[in-house]
Amino acid sequence: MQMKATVPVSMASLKAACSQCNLQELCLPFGMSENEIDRLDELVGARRKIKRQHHLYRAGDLFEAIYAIRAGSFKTDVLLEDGREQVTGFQMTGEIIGLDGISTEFHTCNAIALEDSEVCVIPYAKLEELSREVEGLQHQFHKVMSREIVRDHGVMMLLGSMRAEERLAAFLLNMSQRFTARGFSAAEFHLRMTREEIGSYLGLKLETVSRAFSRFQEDGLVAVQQKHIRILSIPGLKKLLHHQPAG
Amino acid sequence: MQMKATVPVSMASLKAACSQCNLQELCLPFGMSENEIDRLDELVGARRKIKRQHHLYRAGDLFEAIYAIRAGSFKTDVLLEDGREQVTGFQMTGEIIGLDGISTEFHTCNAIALEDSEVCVIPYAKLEELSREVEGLQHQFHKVMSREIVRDHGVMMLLGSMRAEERLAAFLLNMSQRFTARGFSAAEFHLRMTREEIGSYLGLKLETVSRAFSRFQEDGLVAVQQKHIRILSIPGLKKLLHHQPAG
DNA sequence: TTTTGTGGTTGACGTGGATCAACGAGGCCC
DNA sequence: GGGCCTCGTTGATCCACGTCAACCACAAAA
Repeated sequence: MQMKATVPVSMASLKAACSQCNLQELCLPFGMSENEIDRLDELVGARRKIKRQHHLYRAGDLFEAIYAIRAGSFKTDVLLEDGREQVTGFQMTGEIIGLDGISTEFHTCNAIALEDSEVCVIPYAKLEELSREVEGLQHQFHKVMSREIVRDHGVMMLLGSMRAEERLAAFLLNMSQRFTARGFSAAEFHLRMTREEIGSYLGLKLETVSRAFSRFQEDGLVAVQQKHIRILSIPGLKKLLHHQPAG
Repeated sequence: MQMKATVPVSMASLKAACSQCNLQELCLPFGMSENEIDRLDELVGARRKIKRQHHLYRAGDLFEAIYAIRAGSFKTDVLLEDGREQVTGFQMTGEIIGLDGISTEFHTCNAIALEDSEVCVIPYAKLEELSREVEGLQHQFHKVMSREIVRDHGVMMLLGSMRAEERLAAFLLNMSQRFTARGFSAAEFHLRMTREEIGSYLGLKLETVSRAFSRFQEDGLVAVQQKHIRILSIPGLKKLLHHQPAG
């Protein structure tokens, strides 16, 4: 671990994250363009296929490499002592996974494929060298580091004050944004995770997630058919985010 | 900012924080002994007095120094765009304040004195040099850095699932622990913050905090008289923490 | 074909905590 | 002293979400 904590973080991005305080800011997509992925792939050349429901890595594994997702998607979770599973994030095609161990030698989460997937393996030892060659990679790091900062007690608590529909709206907008980053339509996509996984991620029960989806549908904000989502009104969803408690 | 992210963090402490997931772990006290403070004071010599309700620093201020609290106590908060104030932490005599900007050049919180206080000013430029001389200081850093790691999405969400009484119990135990670290009785102390500030910190309303105190009193766990707290049963409070949702 | 299992939707109900409101105690200033 | 302000306590009410349960769609297996 030779990284310095000297990553320049703009005050603007920090303030945006701190004051807006919605999930969207907390799950900054750190996606790479197809070109960047290909360039990485070319430089490294080591690929790995992971079948649906199989682990890419486990909590406690030594932190030796990061992975650029070439195809498929993953979830990261922690297993709690009482047996519950807490989903900590979703990673999509074109994004980088494995950075959760950025400050320690060991992974702190399990990473599990949501569908058959393929990653490009970037050994940690090669990272610094690669950072110089691949401009995008350095950029990803900045984003991830700045995400670290946002993880503040205050933000935690504000999350707690978000209603179910606010959380789901933030989640959908975040997903939409991340699909867009990959050149897909922002309006229509397939979720690869179950309602239960979304719920675990958002701190809600699966029924609550389902109901929120139904309400969005009633209100004409999205068209939902199981995992297939079509967003009908982005402004409508955004409006939900700024719904302030009376205070 | 020359710090490296190479701070050695024990897997044990990480696991403890991740799996136990209670507020106590999230607000690790990073207190120093009186000797350590005195030693620092001697080495640096710059003191500053802050009157009650006055700022030690504000969000956006350049991050130039950290402060060892010689007397008094502080809260740190962020002001949200809608005018609400979110308390992000409390700092007591013997603890270090100013590290919230550890990864950036600017403070991200306001620091406000809860009572007339005095701090020992440690310019950031002197920090590295001092770290070599004052063993305790390095130790504080490790703790603070490891606290950073705990700020994980998963932990956030778990916090959201804690009941009001769990949160308050965690808070009281944490306070007790921090008082003990300073040589005071763990069982009896004065809180310097209002119910509203506690509530903001814990993500609860002041009435809920008050009611939780009352219930603790009824149940013989603590004796409460306004800000004066006497803890009658530490095991009783701890039992509340492990209260699991049915799941 | 039936059976079994997984994932999604919807309804009924209970409850924790937010909200609104009243009231009491102590500190401060005129 | 009386008025004002802040802080704490307590009661009544409301509502969002968790919980329990029924039911459906779909897929894989027998």
